Amino acid sequence: MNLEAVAKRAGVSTATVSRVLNNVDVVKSVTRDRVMKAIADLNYHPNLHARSLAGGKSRTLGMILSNMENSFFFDIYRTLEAEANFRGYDVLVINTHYRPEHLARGVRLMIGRRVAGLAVVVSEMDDELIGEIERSRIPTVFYDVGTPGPHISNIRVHYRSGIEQVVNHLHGLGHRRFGFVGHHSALGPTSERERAFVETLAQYGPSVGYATAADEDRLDGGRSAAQKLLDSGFSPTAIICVNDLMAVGVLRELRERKLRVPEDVSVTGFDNVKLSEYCSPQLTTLHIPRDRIGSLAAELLVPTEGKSALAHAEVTIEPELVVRESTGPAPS
Amino acid sequence: MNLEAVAKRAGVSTATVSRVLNNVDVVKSVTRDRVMKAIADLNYHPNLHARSLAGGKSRTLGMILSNMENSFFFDIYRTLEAEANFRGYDVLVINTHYRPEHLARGVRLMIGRRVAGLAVVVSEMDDELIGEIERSRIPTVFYDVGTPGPHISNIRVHYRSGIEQVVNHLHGLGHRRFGFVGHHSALGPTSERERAFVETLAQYGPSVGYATAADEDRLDGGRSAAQKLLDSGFSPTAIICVNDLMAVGVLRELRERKLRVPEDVSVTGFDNVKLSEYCSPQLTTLHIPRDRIGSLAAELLVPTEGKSALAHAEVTIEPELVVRESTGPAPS
DNA sequence: CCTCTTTCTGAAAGCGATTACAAGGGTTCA
DNA sequence: TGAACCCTTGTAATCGCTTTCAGAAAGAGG
Repeated sequence: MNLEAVAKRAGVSTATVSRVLNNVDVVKSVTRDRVMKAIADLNYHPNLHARSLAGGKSRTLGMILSNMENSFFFDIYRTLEAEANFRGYDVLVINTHYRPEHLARGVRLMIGRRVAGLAVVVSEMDDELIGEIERSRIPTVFYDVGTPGPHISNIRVHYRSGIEQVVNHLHGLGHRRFGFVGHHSALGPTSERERAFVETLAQYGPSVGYATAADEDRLDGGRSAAQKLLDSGFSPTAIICVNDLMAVGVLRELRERKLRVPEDVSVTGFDNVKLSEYCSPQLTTLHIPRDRIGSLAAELLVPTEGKSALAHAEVTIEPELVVRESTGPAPS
Repeated sequence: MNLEAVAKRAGVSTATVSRVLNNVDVVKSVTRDRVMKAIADLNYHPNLHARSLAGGKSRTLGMILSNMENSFFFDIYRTLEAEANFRGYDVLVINTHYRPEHLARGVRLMIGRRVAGLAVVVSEMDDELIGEIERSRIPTVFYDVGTPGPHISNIRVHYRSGIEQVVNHLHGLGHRRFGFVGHHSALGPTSERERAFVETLAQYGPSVGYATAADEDRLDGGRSAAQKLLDSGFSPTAIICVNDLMAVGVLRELRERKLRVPEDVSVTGFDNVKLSEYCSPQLTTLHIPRDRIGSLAAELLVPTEGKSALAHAEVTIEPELVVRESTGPAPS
């Protein structure tokens, strides 16, 4: 079932059918109708591979993210997709599940598909792969990783500032023993968050102590990280989590242990995902404007009228502390 | 950057490069090395469009789902993808956000990409579109919608049974005034769930009453549906939700109104998503084996050694009641 | 009725791979 | 030494579409 079959049935050439399909408006309307009828009759669907091969362009954006289960990523994807659709593009998502081999596969898939632009929102990323993307010349937006380059834009979050806000908030409430719950991710932002955490605490001198634990970026992971933390003997009065999803996992573990939040232990999240308002108690967290990130990415990737896809830009986003129910004065 | 460039640099023909890329093992190893080097030097990535055009096959599965934000869908996707990868396929996801136009676009995209198989897990679906898929000859698995056909398989959930279990459970606890929270979805399973709900209640005679409310399939939607329900004057002692996500939204609204769950109001979910264990109180819900659905779909779609993709099969899944904390005796 | 534009349509050359078929170069063996 | 093979590599057709360029059809004007 191809163009030729349609052409034959409509009694025209393949060129004309192609023009009809692409809304090139030079086709006489009677011819167009005939072609449309043939298309419908044959239940014809153009082969998109052939199309983008012949056309050379793809009107498809790629997006690679770590974990669609965490609505932080989903929210970015959602707005990116909406913006892309609005501009006549569609988007291809790939989930790495934080696995480097999936990331590499994903990148190659995207390059192989010759996407018109690529958004990479992952926490694991080695330099070799960044180089590969860079050499592919595909306009790319990295979130939180990667170095700026000719076709590359960067959107970063000022984590340190976020962590400082949350630590200051808690320290002000009298907390001195902190726990940090992160997820596995050898390098990059997570450890940056952890580093920021450790260094910020250091400013308060020896009177404050801390412990850390890591697990997978899931509800279960948050829970089991909390278990490790609490079973370690060190008993924190405040637990700072790398994101809201894991924080909700932590909340559950505390509930099971009959530890009250925030009376016995304070808990904080990061991202300000919807769930953080729906859990009980509602999470104190840091707001990251995911819709802004998504639409920014779309803007950078899709050539707006006239100008081609924006070369490189760098944007840094400042997290905002949102205080809710999960933090309170340290127990005396 | 194409095969020819690589071929030239390696001093061989495009055929040989292609053979190297496809692991056809007739290539002499010294030649292979030369080619590999050229590939690396040039940062060459094969054009997948050209490849699948020439090859005729695609080793890509498509999946269309309503709402990736609801982890019910995500969980199915996750296992489908894992199984597909295992078999050497990758999967393309499309999110319809419950919008018929997105569904239609998605279906056409999948057909246009000539996916090797298609899994459709959505609650909105008109017959015309089903026909379109059917005529495309692409092996397809529908979840909960669609009629069996030559290339079509169906996986269904026995909703009525699920609803009956939950209603019986609640009725046994003394509840007589029920609320039902669903999401918008003109036809299909949702309304089937609602119908099942209404008809099941009818069996108990006039002593039981009910009201329904619908909103979007999100935490917010659950909350605002609960608002409508509670503001309507009818005050249910039990609220049955179409799924866990919305149920968590309902829990929040009840909490805001200082209604205790389950002392004042009982709440149930559907799906037994991870979140249902992590919210407070933990949800009584119906378990749907999403991993089984995902791997079943993969099995049906990917031609296993020898046999081609399974023609048509029909599987019905029985939900299982999981009683947790959110249901209890009706207030007296 | 004929010529000149203006529209519309068709023929054919790619796009970048795969793959059937053919051919070249070594070995082996009589 | 030459025939018969095997192993490797190359040639060229093909996949289904887009697009340029040129030619046919249709109006316009005299």
